[in-house]
Amino acid sequence: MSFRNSEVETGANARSGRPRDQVREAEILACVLELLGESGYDGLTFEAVARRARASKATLYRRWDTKRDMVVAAVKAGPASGGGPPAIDTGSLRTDLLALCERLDTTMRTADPTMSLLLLQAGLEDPELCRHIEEATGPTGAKLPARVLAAAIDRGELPAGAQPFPFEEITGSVLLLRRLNGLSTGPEYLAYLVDNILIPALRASVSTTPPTQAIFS
Amino acid sequence: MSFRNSEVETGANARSGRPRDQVREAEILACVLELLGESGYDGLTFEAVARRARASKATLYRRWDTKRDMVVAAVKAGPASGGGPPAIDTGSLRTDLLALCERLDTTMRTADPTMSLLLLQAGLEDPELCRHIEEATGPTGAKLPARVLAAAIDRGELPAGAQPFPFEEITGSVLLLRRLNGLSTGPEYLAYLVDNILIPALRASVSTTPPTQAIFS
Amino acid sequence: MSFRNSEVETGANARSGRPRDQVREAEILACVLELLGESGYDGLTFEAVARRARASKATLYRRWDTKRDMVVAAVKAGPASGGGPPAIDTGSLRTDLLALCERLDTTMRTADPTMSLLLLQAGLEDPELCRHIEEATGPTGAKLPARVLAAAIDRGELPAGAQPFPFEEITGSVLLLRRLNGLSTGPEYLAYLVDNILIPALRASVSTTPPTQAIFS
Amino acid sequence: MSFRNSEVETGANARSGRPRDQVREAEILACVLELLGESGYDGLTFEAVARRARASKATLYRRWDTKRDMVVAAVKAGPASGGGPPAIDTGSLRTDLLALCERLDTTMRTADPTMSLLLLQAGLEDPELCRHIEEATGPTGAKLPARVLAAAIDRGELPAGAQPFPFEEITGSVLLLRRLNGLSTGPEYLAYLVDNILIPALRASVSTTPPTQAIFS
DNA sequence: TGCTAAGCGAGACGGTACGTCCCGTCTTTTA
DNA sequence: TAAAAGACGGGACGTACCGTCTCGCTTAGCA
Repeated sequence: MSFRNSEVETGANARSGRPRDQVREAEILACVLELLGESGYDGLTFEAVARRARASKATLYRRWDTKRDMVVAAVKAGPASGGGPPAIDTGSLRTDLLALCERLDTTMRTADPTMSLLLLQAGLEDPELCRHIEEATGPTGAKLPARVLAAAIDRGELPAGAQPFPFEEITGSVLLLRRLNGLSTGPEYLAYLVDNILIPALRASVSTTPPTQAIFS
Repeated sequence: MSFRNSEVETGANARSGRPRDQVREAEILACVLELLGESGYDGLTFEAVARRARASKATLYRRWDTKRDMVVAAVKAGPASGGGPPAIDTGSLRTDLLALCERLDTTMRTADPTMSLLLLQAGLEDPELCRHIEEATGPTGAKLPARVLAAAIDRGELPAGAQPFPFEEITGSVLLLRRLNGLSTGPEYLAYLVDNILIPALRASVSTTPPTQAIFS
Repeated sequence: MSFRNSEVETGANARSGRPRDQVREAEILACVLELLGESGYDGLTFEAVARRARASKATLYRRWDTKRDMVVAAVKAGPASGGGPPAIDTGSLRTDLLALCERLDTTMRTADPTMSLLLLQAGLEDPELCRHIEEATGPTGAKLPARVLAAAIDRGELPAGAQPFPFEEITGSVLLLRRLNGLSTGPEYLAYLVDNILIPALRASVSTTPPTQAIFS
Repeated sequence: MSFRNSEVETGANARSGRPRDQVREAEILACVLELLGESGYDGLTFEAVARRARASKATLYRRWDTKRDMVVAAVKAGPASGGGPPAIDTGSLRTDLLALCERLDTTMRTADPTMSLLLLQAGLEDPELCRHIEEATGPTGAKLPARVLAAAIDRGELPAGAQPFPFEEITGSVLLLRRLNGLSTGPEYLAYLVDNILIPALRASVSTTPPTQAIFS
C-alpha cells in the first residue's frame, strides 16, 4: 500500500525513507499541462506523461491514482495569474451581466469541453481548486461579483436582498451545454439570456434563500 | 471507401453487392444496449460488442466509424415505448413544473451521466433521435408540453404569448450539471428552481422571441 | 460444389449454364503476374487480385482453390517467349556447363526465391508447366541440352552413353539453396562446381541408368 | 527503440530497467516448439504462442521482431541431446555414405519442409545454431564426419587430401529439394547418388580447394 | 557515519482494445 | 448459371496503454 498525495499532505506521522521530490512533482505537472494542451483530456495518457517528463510510471502512480487526480493536481499547480481580476462595472446591471457572460463564454471556448466538464466536476468538490482556477485563468465570470450585485441594488435595478445564486446556478451550466452541443452563444442569445432569464430570476431571488451550493468555481 | 449507415439510408442510387443484413444489425444494436447498461458508455468496447453479438469487428466498423455513432444508432433503434406519454395536469403551473422537473431528474438518474451528455449532444443534431428518445424513455420532461403552457395561460398564471423556451433551455442543463457534479436535486432545490427561476423567466418570456433552439430532446 | 479448372478442362460432359469467361480469366491472371512482381508470392492475396482485376473473390475461388494454384496458372498463362532459346556451344564441355550454370543462376536471381521454390515444386508435377517456364523465361539452364551432351561425347570429353541426369539433378538444387542461403554463386564457385562435381559425375554417369526424374523444369 | 535478443546478449553496456525474465523466455520458447510441432511453421502465430504461454504479445514482440527470429530462437534453445552422435563406420566408403544419406533423409522427413528450409537458411548464418541443431536432433548427416573420410583414405578408396566439401554441398540440397518436390528418395536413388555423384566428386576433390562454405549445419 | 527505507528511472510483464487486413463463404442483383 | 459487388464470422496483425512488478541506483533521516 502506498501513500497518495492527500494522505501525505495531511499525514501527521512522519514517514521514514526518502521523501517525495516536490521539484520533480512540479516538473511532471508542467508536462501534464503541456500534454493536456496538445492532446486534450481524453488523449492524455500516463505513458505519455512519463515519457515527456522522463519519469517512471511508478513515480506517477505513487502520486495519483487516476488520470483525473493527476489532471486536477496539474491545474491546481498551474501558474497563478499574478494579476488581480479586472473588475466589471459598466454602469448598468444589464451590461454588467452581458460582460460576465461573455467572459465565461470565452473561458469555455478556450479549454476543451471535456476539461471544462472535468473542472466543473472536480472544482465543486474542491474549493481550493475553485480558487485556483479563478486565479489561474482569471475570473471565469461564473460567479456574480458582490460588487456588481451591490451596484445594481444601489441603482435600484434589483431589490435589496437579491441573491447571486440564480446567476451562478444558471449561467455556467447553460453556456457549457450550449458549447457541448455546438450551439451558438452569440450576442443575441446572451441578450435573451440576460433579459428574459437572469434578470427576472435575480429580481425574484430576494424572497427565499437559495438551497445549497453555487455552480462553477 | 465504404458506406456508413446514414449514407445508405439516404442513398438514392441502389447499391450493388450483397446488402447489409438489417436483422443482424438490429441484433447487434440490442447487444450494444445491453452492454451499455452493464458497463456504461466509457466501458463499452467494439471488441465486447463483437463478442456478445458473435459478430466480426469488420461488421461493426463497416457500419459505424466511432463508438459514439454506434451508441447513438443503438439508442435510436431501441424499443419504442408503445404507450403514449402520460400527460401532466396537476391544476397549477407550479406543481406542473415540479412534476416535469422530477420526471426529467428521474430520467437522468437512470442513465449514466456520460450517456445523458452523449445523447444531449447527439440529440440536438438529430431530431429523429430526439423523437426516439422521447418515445423510448417516455417523455423526458425536457420539453414543456404545449398543454401545460396553455393551461397556465388559461388560469392566468402566465401572460398570453408566454414561450416554452426558458424552461427548456434551463431545466435540462441545470439538472444535468448538478447530476454530473453530484449535487442534490431534492425537493427543496426543485422548488427553488421553479419558484425563483423558471416561473419568473416564463412570465418574462412574452416580450421577445427566443433566439435559436431549445435544449434537450 | 463447383468445378475447378482441371475438371473443366478434362470435363467430357458439357456443363449447362453460362460458361466461364476465358477472356476474363486471362485478364485476371495478368493481374496475378503483376502483383507477383510487386509483392512477391507471400505478399500476394486473393483480395488484392480481386481488387486489381475488378473481379469478385467468388470468381477467383471458383477457378482456383489455393493461391498456389492461381499463381501456377498465372505463370502457365504468362507470355510465351516468341523467340527460340539461344543455343549454347562454346566449344568445350567445361565452358558449356559454365554457361548453363550462369544462365540458371541468372534466372533464379531474377525471380523471388519463394517463387523459384514454388515453381520448382509445381513444375515437377506438371510437365506442361515445365515446358511453359522454359518457353516463358527462356531456357532455364536447368536442363542439359542433348546437343551439348552429344558435342562433348563427340569431342571425347565424355564417354559414349553419358547421361544428363547428374547435371540436372545437382545444378538446380545446389544453386537454389545457395541463393536461399544468401551464399555467393560467383565464378570461382561455379568453376569448382563444374570441375569437381559436375564433370566427374557426368563421366561416371555411363554405367548406370538414372533412377527417376530430373529436377527443375 | 527497444533491444532485441542478440543485442542484449552481446550488449557490453549494462542495461537499466527491469531485466528480461530468462525463465519466462525459456517457457515461451518451449511453447513455440510445441506449437511448431502441432501446426507447422506457417501455421504458427504470435497470437497462439501468447495464448499458450499466457504471455502478452508485447512480451513476444519485445524479444523477436519476426516469426522467423522467434522460431530460430526456439530451436536454438531447444533441448540439447545430451548424448553424443552415434558414429558411422560400416567398413566401406560406399556404405558409410549411404548410411549418412539415410540419416539426413530421416531428419528431413521428420521436420516439416518449411522448417528444414528455414533452419537451412538461418543455420548457415549462425554457427551456434548449426551446432545446436546437430546436438538437438542428433547428427543430421549433413556433414561428412572427418572419421569417415579418413577411414576411406586409409582403405585407399579416396586419394589422400580428399575434401568433405562436395558431399556437404550436394547432399543436403539435393535431398531437401526432392522432399519439397515430393520425389522419392528411396534406396535406388540414394545408391545412384552415392555411386555416380558423390564418390566421383569426392575422388576429384583433391585437386582444388573448395570455394567457400559447406551447406547444412 | 553507516543503516535503511523509500524515492526514482527504466522498463518487463500479463492484459486488453485498438483499427486494419485477409481468409473463405454467403447472398444479392444484373446479365 | 456466371459475374461483380460486397456482407459476413473469424481471426491474426502490430501498436498502444493499462496498472503492477522488478531491477539497480540514489538519497534523506534516524541511529
